[in-house]
Amino acid sequence: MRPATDLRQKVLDASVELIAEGGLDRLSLREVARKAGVSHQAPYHYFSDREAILAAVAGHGFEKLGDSLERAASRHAAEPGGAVEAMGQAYVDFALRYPGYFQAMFRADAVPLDNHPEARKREDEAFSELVDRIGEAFADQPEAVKRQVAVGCWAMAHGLATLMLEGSLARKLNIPKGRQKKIAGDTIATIVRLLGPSGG
Amino acid sequence: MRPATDLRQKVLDASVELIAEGGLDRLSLREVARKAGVSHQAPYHYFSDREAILAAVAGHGFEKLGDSLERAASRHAAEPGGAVEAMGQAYVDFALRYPGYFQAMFRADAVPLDNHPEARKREDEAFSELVDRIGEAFADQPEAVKRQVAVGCWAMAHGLATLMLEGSLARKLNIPKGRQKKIAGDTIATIVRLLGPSGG
DNA sequence: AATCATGGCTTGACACTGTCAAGTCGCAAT
DNA sequence: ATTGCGACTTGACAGTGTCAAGCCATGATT
Repeated sequence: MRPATDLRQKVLDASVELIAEGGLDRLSLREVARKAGVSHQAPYHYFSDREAILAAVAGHGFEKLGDSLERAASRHAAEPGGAVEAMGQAYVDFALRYPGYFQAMFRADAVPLDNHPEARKREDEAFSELVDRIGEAFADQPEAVKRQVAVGCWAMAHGLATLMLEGSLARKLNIPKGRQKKIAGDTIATIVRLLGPSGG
Repeated sequence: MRPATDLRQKVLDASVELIAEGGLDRLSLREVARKAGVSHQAPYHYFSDREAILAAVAGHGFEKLGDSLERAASRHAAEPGGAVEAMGQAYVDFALRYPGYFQAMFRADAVPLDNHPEARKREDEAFSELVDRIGEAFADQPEAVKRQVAVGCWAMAHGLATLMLEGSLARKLNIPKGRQKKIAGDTIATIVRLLGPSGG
């Protein structure tokens, strides 16, 4: 990459790493700068403030999530409910693999995306991918039910992801964190089956 | 309340209020102290550090949530799935009504409850109330399915709550925030019905 | 060739934060 | 009368995000 945008990328990478390590709150501009080997004000040349960095991270995260969902869905479009299940798994996988991104994406208090339309757009795309595809899998249901099922599945995936990251799920079920992913997968599979999807 | 614990309570109240207003990050010990009309170090007499305050808030929140769930469940224990639906609604209502508590309860990075066993215990009680009761409503299912449905419903409620607080749900569905609660209720009702509970 | 502008940083300062350390003051018990 | 203690206060420190200004190599303009 050109030296002009070199530091910009370094800042973003360092940010994701720091968030993943210690949570969003521990992300300090100055530590990012230190990690990148520049002065504490250097990041300001590329980002107007701390919030702008987080918004960029969030936007990038939503893009990754959207891609992930899309790949998962198209890989399992054949079996009924296959896409729904695969997307749910992908959602949870994403959260576990990229906790730094996930936090930046879903902490409206720390990162008000209203001020960052590009990131907001990526969010919209990702969620549309998810919700619309779920709707397709329940094509034989009335419109209202279709939408409610879509929202319900989305919420379940999101809930699983956050409860896993937080640790509540493993604690309540009394399982090691390593097994969380499998449990989440089984849960999604069972629920989707019970909901009785008719299409991909 | 006795003057001895007067300030303690004031600190907790002010904290909840400040979190609800500006998010967890905006909660500053010094502002809490200012709001309570004492010096910036006074809160330290009752709480060892910022984290301890948040843990106390979280603990109190889990207690309130647990009570809320219990009341909801016992009020609708008659119809099949009634308790599950009512608890889901109660979960979402709680998040919307007490966003300050909710954030303190579910931000493990900012409030590691591992260091605060009392709050942790309240969390456990609240979730047990929820998960066990859901299990009862699907008593005719095999044990594994029962647990998965319980986890799935819990996750759905939690996901709905967080997505609503974050604003994502209203945005995606293109509805005003005021209608979120109703939409969430309908979603829960539909999903529970489709899951086909056999008991309360 | 000399001047200027600009991009990409650095240095310095400010108010604010959480927290350690020490001090103050009123009151109850000895 | 003195001690001890609970309930605070005052002061200081390092760390933070951000405003303001300065530096300096490169390239364009005059």
